Amino acid sequence: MLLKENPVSHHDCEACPIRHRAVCARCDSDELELLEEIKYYRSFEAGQHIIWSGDRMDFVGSVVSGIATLTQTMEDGRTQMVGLLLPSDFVGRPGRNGAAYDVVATTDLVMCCFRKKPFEQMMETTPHIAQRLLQMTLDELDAAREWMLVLGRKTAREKIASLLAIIARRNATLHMSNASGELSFDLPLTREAMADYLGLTLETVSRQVSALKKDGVIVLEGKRHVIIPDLERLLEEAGDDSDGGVLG
Amino acid sequence: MLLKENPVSHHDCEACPIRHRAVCARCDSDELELLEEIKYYRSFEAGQHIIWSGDRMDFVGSVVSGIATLTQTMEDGRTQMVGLLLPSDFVGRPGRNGAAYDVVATTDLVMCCFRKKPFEQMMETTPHIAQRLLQMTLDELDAAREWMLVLGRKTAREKIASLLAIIARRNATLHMSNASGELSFDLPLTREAMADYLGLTLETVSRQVSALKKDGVIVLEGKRHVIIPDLERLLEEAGDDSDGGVLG
DNA sequence: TCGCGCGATTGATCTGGGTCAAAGATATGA
DNA sequence: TCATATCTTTGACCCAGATCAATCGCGCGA
Repeated sequence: MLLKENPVSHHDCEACPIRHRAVCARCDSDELELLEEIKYYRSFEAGQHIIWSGDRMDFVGSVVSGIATLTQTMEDGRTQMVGLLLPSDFVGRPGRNGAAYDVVATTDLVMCCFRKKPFEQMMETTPHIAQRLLQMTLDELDAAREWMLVLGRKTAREKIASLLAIIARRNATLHMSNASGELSFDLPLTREAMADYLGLTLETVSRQVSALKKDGVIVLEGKRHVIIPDLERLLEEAGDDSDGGVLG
Repeated sequence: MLLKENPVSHHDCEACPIRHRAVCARCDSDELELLEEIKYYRSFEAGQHIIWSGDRMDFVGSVVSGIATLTQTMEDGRTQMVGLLLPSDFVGRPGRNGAAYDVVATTDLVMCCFRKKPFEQMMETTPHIAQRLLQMTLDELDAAREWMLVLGRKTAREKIASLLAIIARRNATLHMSNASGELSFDLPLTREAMADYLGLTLETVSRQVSALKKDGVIVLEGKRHVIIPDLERLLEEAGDDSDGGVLG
């Protein structure tokens, strides 16, 4: 509704900031040319609904910049966030017409959209796209399962610490900074959004954030800027294995 | 350890009970022949660990018969089930060497395993496999996200009803029975396993099952056989949209 | 047939986080 | 500058589900 065409509509894929992380990561220049023909950019303002659950979807796409949330809502209003979309994350599901979740921009956001039909055809003919999408989907499945542990078994304090750790880590990889020592980032979520992510109330989120601050696990500059003096400490609070070692 | 070679080791793929639902669903007969060369069957007894989290994986595969659970465990012993594997479900992750979760057989179980390396090579050359796997992974991601809503926002009673509804539904599609009217099935999980799935204690599970029984939402024959006199009623108790309508 | 063991049930009590309510910060715009 | 709105914090109290503790009941092997 309030969408506006983006000034960089004909941005060159080769120069795209998410070129090597998005669904197109494995494509060669020929394949990129085909993609350019079916792509277009859309911009959204903070707070705007990008997709309504149940809506017919005529596009899929990638987040280029900004942050969005994927949420599910029950009839009585209880809502649960089921995904956090950062730059390079994929939106939409090939092979399905209806959207299953609400997608809401939490910051100003730019999406690189592909018309759904031709994108699905390309998936059949261009293995690089399906392969990359499979990889990304498997990663998301892992993230979702990690989140199930958080939701099902962690205490409120551990939940908050887990969320901060995840955001810190994703920010770190996004900005290529060193993942140890002091980290800091702007919290892209309100207390309410954090509560929806964690299966808590916003009051409990506020209390536990204050507690972590009081205990020196985090430092706040204003309400939104978070400094992590010691990542190890935060991970301990999150109840995560201290050695974040993963095989393979 | 206790594994034994299955008598039907050289079972014909064409006659396989999960032929049209598993990762090989889209393969044609030529492709099946290639798969036959890298496949082998393994049997497990109820209670046996199939995979330990952190183990090196040298195979991937499909559940042919029986039921297994995918669980995550914290150092202090808290565990959360993150997946329920029914016949035709895929096990393992191509492109990763270490297992991320424990996989445990809850009933006697038969798996159709593929040696990992050649399977990965086939994925590169045989789009039908990667395409089917993508489809299945997207379905699992949806299931995981639905589960996040259950874990994060539903009450104990709703959680139990949700679990029963999911098992009833999966059983119904598996056995091609009509999905309405009276349903019944054998609960493949102990109260403790149900608790691990739902983020509850086994006592709470027991109490809520008793409550649903007292209220006539379910009927129990023995401890494990469940009869659902009215699926609509159960779905209401689960807090699900009464019309299970999904677009596309 | 008995006794053992595991899973399930049931009861009593406790508590983490929810609920309700009231202020306190910031930002925005007239 | 003040009024309004949104987000956040903090306090008091409550309750759903956890915890601790018996007990039950059924299947199985000796």
